[in-house]
Order: sequence, then structure tokens, then C-alpha cells
Amino acid sequence: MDAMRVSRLLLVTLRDDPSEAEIVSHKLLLRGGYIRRISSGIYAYLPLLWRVLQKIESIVRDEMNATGALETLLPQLQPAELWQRSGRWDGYTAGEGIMFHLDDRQGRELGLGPTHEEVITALAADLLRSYRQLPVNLYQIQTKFRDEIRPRFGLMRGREFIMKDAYSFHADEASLRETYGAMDQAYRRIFARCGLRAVAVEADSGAIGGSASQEFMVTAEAGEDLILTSSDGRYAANQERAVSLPSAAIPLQDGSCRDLATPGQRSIEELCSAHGFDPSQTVKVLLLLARFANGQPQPLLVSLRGDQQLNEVKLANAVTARAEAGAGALLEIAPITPEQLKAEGLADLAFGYLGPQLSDAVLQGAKTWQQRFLRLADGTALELERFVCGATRPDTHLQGASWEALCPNASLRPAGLDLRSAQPGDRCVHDPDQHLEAARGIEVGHIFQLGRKYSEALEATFTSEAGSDEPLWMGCYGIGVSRLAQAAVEQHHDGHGICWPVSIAPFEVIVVPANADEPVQSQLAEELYTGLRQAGIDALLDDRSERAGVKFKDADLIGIPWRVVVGRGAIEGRIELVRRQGSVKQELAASALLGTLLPTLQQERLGLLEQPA
RNA sequence: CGGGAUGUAGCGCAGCUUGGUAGCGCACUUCGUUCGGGACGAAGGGGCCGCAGGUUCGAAUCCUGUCAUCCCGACCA
Repeated sequence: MDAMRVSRLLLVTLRDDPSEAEIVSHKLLLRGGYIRRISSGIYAYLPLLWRVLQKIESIVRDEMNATGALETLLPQLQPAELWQRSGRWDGYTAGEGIMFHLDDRQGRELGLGPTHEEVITALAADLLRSYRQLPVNLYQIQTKFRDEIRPRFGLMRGREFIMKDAYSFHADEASLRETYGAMDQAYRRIFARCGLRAVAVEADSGAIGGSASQEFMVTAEAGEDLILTSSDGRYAANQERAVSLPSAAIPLQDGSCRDLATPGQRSIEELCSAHGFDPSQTVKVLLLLARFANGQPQPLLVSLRGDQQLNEVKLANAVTARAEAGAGALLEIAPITPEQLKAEGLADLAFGYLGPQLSDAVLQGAKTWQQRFLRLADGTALELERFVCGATRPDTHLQGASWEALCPNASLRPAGLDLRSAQPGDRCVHDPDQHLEAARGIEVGHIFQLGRKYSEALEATFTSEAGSDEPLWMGCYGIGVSRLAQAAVEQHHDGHGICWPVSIAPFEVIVVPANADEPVQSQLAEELYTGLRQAGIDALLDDRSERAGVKFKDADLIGIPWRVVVGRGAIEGRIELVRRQGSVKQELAASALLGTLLPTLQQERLGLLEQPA
């Protein structure tokens, strides 16, 4: 490898935090000369970061290859037709769709790959014919394009980012589960080798679809996701998905159903504080509208126990499962506004006083909406014997209402589901003595058991041992490589700058002559640098004629794990070895450097892995 | 898309209220002194004040529009 000298590295560090950055990792990457923003959510990876990314990629490759996965490279430009066959084109391009798309000179529609299920499945349909070829797992490391609604935090949520994605194909579900398990293990090793503390959590499958899925979260305050874990470590889930035991409702005193005057009390808090109810004695109703790619907008009437919060992801899944055939992808669920009612030609409703008994009659004559509510309720609401809810008339609630009385016709009674958000402090399902604790996480990996969704849509079949034609079983496995790099900074930094884990640091050691104009120092620095490189150590030499302080500050900022200072002691062959993490210093003879550093470095190259493979 | 904020030199900012033709710190260039934690002095280069209209004798400053960026929500590796 060429000589790595700071003077030749295009190292441009900044003293001030750039105003465009909000979170520490973003600021440090900009200040350290790792990235530059080119456009919203689009970054140039400067030479220093490119080295980090390549180290991460190499760890990923290593572990993926070890599982027998095959590296490949798929096109980024993809025909709309493939996405139309899987049914995702509209959802990914219409409305707030995330796919960059364009027409070519022939007027054909193309999309810039946000992910590769369609392409890989089409390939699988072409290449995989017999169970004898299975299982197979293909992966690639490549730039993905997503027109994020709101790019932010630098590489955390870019519109162009590097991802490792893998897709596995199987003859049966058991084989899929086996590879899924192998990926789980490989991912744990990958993150450990990168020096990251990561947690595996149960996750929602989102737009990708499929059944089981698990996310890998790097724990950090700046994380965008809320994760809930049990203190015994046996349960961990993304809040989107998390389940818990609800607190018991306080029973409402018996009594027949009667009107209760509640002028101006439109919220649960106002209602409860005015009449001394506990929120768990009430049922609140949310009036929402679900919009689909193709179908008519569907009004929703969602009932929750008053003390519970709606989990929008669970709701979206429930609505998707109940959507009419041909409605296409669910685009959005949003509260219905009085303006929307007017636009539909419908009468105003008593917002704040609605109850589960709200009749479909209020939707009669709607111009574009379905004229019946999709009625859903969380189990905690359905379990209430007696409760307080809106009377669907202004300034009035019902006290002592019951589902039987409100909805005598069982067909109008909502389906009972889990629609509530688990909260920190809730009791755990697996052990009621355990409680959920909250932590924030950055999602750096996600593995899915897709099942046969894509293979059925794209007719990717194989001939089974019994001779029948069957759709392939599929899994897919992603790692956000560029996001991982920034997550590492978020997890490993201090007041002076980045503290890269050795395994992914752009360089392992930086040799700093305190005074480069002092021939003894610069000569010894050169010798040590050469010796380190010859020993296979990724060393950098700060050969600039800057003052020592500048070089130290820069070394701290860019986060090289080890610093060798060649200073005044050089004349006696003494140098200083400084560990970036914690600024631990030791003085030693220059001749002892390799012997001291190499064993430690070899250990640190394993990251958090307990032992080499 | 809804809500909030900001656009002035490569970076960070002041100037705008009360119009008079642009300034500070860092960075950059040259010289000298310094030399183990972002040195000091001297001299210098660099700005269609986001863009387009308008008001005015005169606009960075006032008005209108527009674009971009950032923050809060929906999306995700």
C-alpha cells in the first residue's frame, strides 16, 4: 500500500460545528473530514470514510461468505413491470412513495432500486428449477436509492446509502428458518466485530411484508426507534411491535346506561378530571381514514380503552389485512377532519363526543369514501363490562355503557385486536413479574422471513422432490453499511472527537512527530511508521509541519485508536503510546513499540467478539 | 405535505429594527518569531449578501414571489 501521510490525505478538519448537523455523529463526521453533503440526504464519502466503509464491508463479506452466501451485484435501474407484478409499484411511487422513478427514451418506466426483492425473485424464477439447487443465499453490497420523506442526521437517513442485502431461497419453511437463524448469528458476529453494542429486537415487517422479522439496534441516545426490553433480557421488541400486559381496568360502578352532561369536555383528561373517572373506565373512539393505492378511501372507527395509546403500525397491519381485494397498498391512515366531511358532502360530527355506536348512516351519501366504517377495537376496550364513552351528541357522554347495549347487532360490534402501544413500565407477557424498559436504538440491520409473497407474485417456482411445482420460500436480510458507520460514531465518541473501534477505524495507529522540523524526531517517526506498516499494521504518519497541538487535536477528532508520539524523548529513543479511548498514556522505548502494540491490536481487531472464529 | 426556523467569503457568525454600497473569528497565501494540546505579529487574497421581481435618488437591510437547507410529525438499512 502507498505511504499514508496526513499531508497527502486531503484531510480537511473543521473547528466549528457545521450548522447543518444536529446530532454528535453527524457533526463529528463533518468536522473530521469524513463526509460532505452534496444535496439533501446525499453525501460524498471522503477518503477517510471510504476506508471505514471498506473495512465494514470486508467484515460483512467475511461473515456472509462464512455462511455460504454468494456475493453478486444486481442492477440499480429496474423496470416498473417487475414492481407491478409484485404489486409494489404503486405503493412505492404514488403518494408519498419512496422510489425514485423515471421514464426512459422509449417511454418505459424505470425505478432506481430502493431494495431488490423483485429483481432477485425474477432471477430466481429464471435460475432455480429444482429443489436440488436449494437452499441458496445471494447477497450484494451496493448503493440504494430511497426518496425519503425527510432525510436527516447525515448518513442515518440518506436518500442514497450503502446497504448489504441478501436474499435466500428454500424448498420449504424449515430450511428458510434455518438460514434465518444462521443470518441472525452472522449478524451478531458482524456487529460485534465492528465493535458495536447491538440488540436484536422483534420487529414489524413493514412494507417488505412477510412473517417473522428481527431488527438489530445499535443502542444510542440519538436513535430514532424506541425499543422495549425486559430486565431479564428474554424479551426485546421495537415499540411498533411490542406486546405487554395492560394494567387492570378499575371497574365502573354498576348502573344502567345514562346520559352524562359533559359540556366542553372533549378529551379523556377533561372528562375524567371533571367527573372523577379513571381513564381505564372510558372508551375513546378515533375516527380515521385509510387511503389505498387503488381502492376507495375507507373510514375507520377505532375504539381504545381511555388510558391506552394507539399503535399505528398495528392498526395499519390490521387495516391491510382487512382491505378489499384490489385496493392495493395502504398509503396512509390519518384522522378525519371536519373539512374532509364537508368535502364528502357529509354532515358534521360531534368530534370529542363520538362513541363506538356511531352509525354507518353518517357516511350515507359520501362522494368517494366507502359508506361503511371498518370497526376495530383493542382488546382492553372490548373487555370492559361497563364504561363511559361519547354519546355521539354534542356535550354528552354515556355513563355505564356496555357493548351489548351499544351494539345489539353483533355485526356492528368491532373486531377485537391488539392495537395498543406497549409502554415502558408495562408488565411483560412472558413473565408478569418483569417490566418493560425503554431504550433508544439505531436500526442497522433487519432480517425477514418473507415466505412466498414475492415468489407467488412473480411466479418463481421450483420442482420439489415429489415432482410438483411450488413457489420458493424466501428470506431477506439487510444491513445499512453507511448507517452503521455513523452509528459507530454515535456509540463511540467523547468531547474531543470520534473513538473508532480498531476493527473499522480508517487507520489503526497514527504516528505523530511532535516537531517535524526536528530531524531526530521526524527520522524516528519515519522509522516507526515503516516498521508498523511492515508488521501489517494500518498506520498513518502525520508528517505535517504543524504544531504538536494541532496534530493531537486532529488525531483525536478523526479518532485513530492509537497514537505514537515521537517527541523530546526521541533523542534517547523514548516515545509515547496513547490510547485514544480514555487518553491512556504510556512511555516506552521505541524498540519496544511493536512488541507492546501488536498483541493488543490483534485482540482489538476482533471488536467485541469473544474469540476468533 | 402540515408546523417552525435559517439563507451574508471554504466554515462559524454579526450587520437588517432605524436603507447610504459589507464586517468579525477560524481557514487560505507570504514573511518573521514560536514549537508537546487548535501560537503570535505583520502584510495579503477571497463575497452578483440564496434567486427573481418591486418600492426608492439609493436595498444585505423594506415589500412580493420563489428556491434551498435544517428542526418537529408520517417513511426506513
